[in-house]
Amino acid sequence: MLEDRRLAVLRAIVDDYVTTQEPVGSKALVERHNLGVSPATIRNDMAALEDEGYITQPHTSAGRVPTDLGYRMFVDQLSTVKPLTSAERRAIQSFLEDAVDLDDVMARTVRLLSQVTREVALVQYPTLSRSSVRHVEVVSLSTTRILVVLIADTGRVDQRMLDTAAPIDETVVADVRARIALVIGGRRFVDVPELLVGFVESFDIHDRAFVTAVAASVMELAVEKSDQRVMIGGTANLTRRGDGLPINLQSVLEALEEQVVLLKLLGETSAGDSILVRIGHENSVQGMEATSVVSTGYARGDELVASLGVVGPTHMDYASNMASVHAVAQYLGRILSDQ
Amino acid sequence: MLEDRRLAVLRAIVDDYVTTQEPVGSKALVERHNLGVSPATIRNDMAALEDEGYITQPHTSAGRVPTDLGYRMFVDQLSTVKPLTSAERRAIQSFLEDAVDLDDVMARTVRLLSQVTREVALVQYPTLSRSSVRHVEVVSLSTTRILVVLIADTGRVDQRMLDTAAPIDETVVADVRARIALVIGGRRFVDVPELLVGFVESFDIHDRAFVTAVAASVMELAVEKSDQRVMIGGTANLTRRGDGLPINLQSVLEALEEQVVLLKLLGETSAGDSILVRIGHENSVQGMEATSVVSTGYARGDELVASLGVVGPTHMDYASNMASVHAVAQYLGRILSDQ
DNA sequence: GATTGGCACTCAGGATCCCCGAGTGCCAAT
DNA sequence: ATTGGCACTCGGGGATCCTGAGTGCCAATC
Repeated sequence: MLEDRRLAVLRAIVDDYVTTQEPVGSKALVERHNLGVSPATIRNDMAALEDEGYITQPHTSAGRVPTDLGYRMFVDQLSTVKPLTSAERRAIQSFLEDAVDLDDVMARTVRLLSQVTREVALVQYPTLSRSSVRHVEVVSLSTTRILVVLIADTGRVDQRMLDTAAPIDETVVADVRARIALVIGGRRFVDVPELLVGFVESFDIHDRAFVTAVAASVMELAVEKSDQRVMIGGTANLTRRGDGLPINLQSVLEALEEQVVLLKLLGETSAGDSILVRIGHENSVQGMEATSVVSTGYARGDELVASLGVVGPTHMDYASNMASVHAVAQYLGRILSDQ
Repeated sequence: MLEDRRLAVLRAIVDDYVTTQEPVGSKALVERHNLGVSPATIRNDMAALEDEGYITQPHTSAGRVPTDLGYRMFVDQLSTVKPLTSAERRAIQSFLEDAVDLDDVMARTVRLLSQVTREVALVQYPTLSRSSVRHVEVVSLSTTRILVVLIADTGRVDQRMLDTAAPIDETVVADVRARIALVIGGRRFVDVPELLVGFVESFDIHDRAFVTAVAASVMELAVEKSDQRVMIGGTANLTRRGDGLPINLQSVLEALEEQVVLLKLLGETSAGDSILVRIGHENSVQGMEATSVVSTGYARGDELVASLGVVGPTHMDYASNMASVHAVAQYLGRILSDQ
């Protein structure tokens, strides 16, 4: 009972602070939320909450502000993901449906997510590892420059250029193309390295240098590059907040330019319906101590293929951002899977 | 003679303002640059320059600040593009050389350009129109989902997904693939639409709906999408300036998220060695009245394929940015062409 | 005619000061 | 446990002042 009210107070503080962005005091709290007790009582609770580290005051004679720990508690209490309205659902669906290729799907998703949440949106490209090789192509751009293209059954296309020391004959290229297609066509990406064992040796000794290079490229495409790409959008939303906020714009923008950092932010693709929330210091990325990340995995069919999420200040609206991220992930999965 | 000094004064004002970001007064001018005259004389010149619209004062009792027109004059006077040091050249070359595919080349170029200039960098993907079809691929991802992939001899790869109403037989797909490759393989992109005339009719009536869709996709890839992509980087540089500057970060970031705007900013690929500079209002993009763009075209072999450039505040260092843009364009061209 | 020293004038921005009011902690009463 | 009362704190906004950089103009000089 007493504990219950404490939680209610914390929730109220987070609510108010998220909307007003200003430290919230005891009096304002009882006015805006009908807590049924007097400000003095609230003050006692607040003192307790502060002792426990959930809230803090910027200075004496100011209201309280949630700490990272406070947000964490708040988020953990958030059980029910509030569903979107049917209008929103329809908007999402129709917006994503018009995409013409995978790049377009990703671009639209990023845009959608950033517009809906008004935060910075991140969408990771579908991982190759769980999907299989739909097609592999080896073409020469010039006599010494070869392009290797891998097409996944997700519609993802990856390529890699390689320059050879000596000019390569077109017939050799055709030969390699045909034989490599035979070996890895239709196979799963994870199996590619294994399948290529002994592949090089099956060629004439003169061509081995070239074939080795091609095989290496294919392997890199299949393994290394497999989930390196993250699309980002809505960075302008970082400036939206009413000015004097703790976010260091420069450092955040810098961090967001690094693919590695983005991947780190999205974290491991979380399983099932669960939505990952990392608050402030919880994501240990340099320069992003004042930002939170809300992310989740999305599936193609019934296997998770990658993550997506949003990045914003710790005082974001967790409830609706979580709902939006969840919904977009679902619809993206549906778009990728259907037909 | 008198005119000469006026120009010198304007140049000096721009120089000082670019470095200090503060209105520059007559006294400071004679001290920092050896103009050989007294502050009073400079004041007369400044008054004249103000009459002519080249400079302005933020308020009485403040120094002068260049107007867009002033920058324009300054840039037009800038005849010699100062060459990079050999160390810089080597750095650029080796940095770009390690790229593994076209995406990587673009990404590295953007990163390089933004780091060198410390501005926001834009790099447009090589236009397809002037290059030719190296390879065309039609593969089915599922029975009703087809992927069309076009590979250009620049190494650029574009794809497009299409969903068909009815399931398509694999043999039909193979047939279309073979025949379309025959028709447009090795041909120039600009000629593709013409080459495809009558293509659909050569197929069995049952398959025409599908073939039409494929042909349409190919045409879109060859024509519409041809130069739609621009890579951007270094947005964090926008925040670098010493705080209270006239740039509206939000609107600039918003504008930079629109591909269309980016293309507009880069403008027509300018011919030859010329470097395009658009100052402030000269680029008529909403929200970017306080930014300038320095851009130029880059070539593959001897034909221009696209543009690249930087975006920054009007008080940027035009001289060195122009030099950097020029140099990077040259090296990018070289990387794309050689071998 | 161009240049220059002199001089009065302007005014943004920093420093200082003051005060208000939101907010707190504590205590005694209920 | 809750509440009303009360003294205390202190950030931030407003008003005021002042300084110094910078200007325009003019008369003197080259």
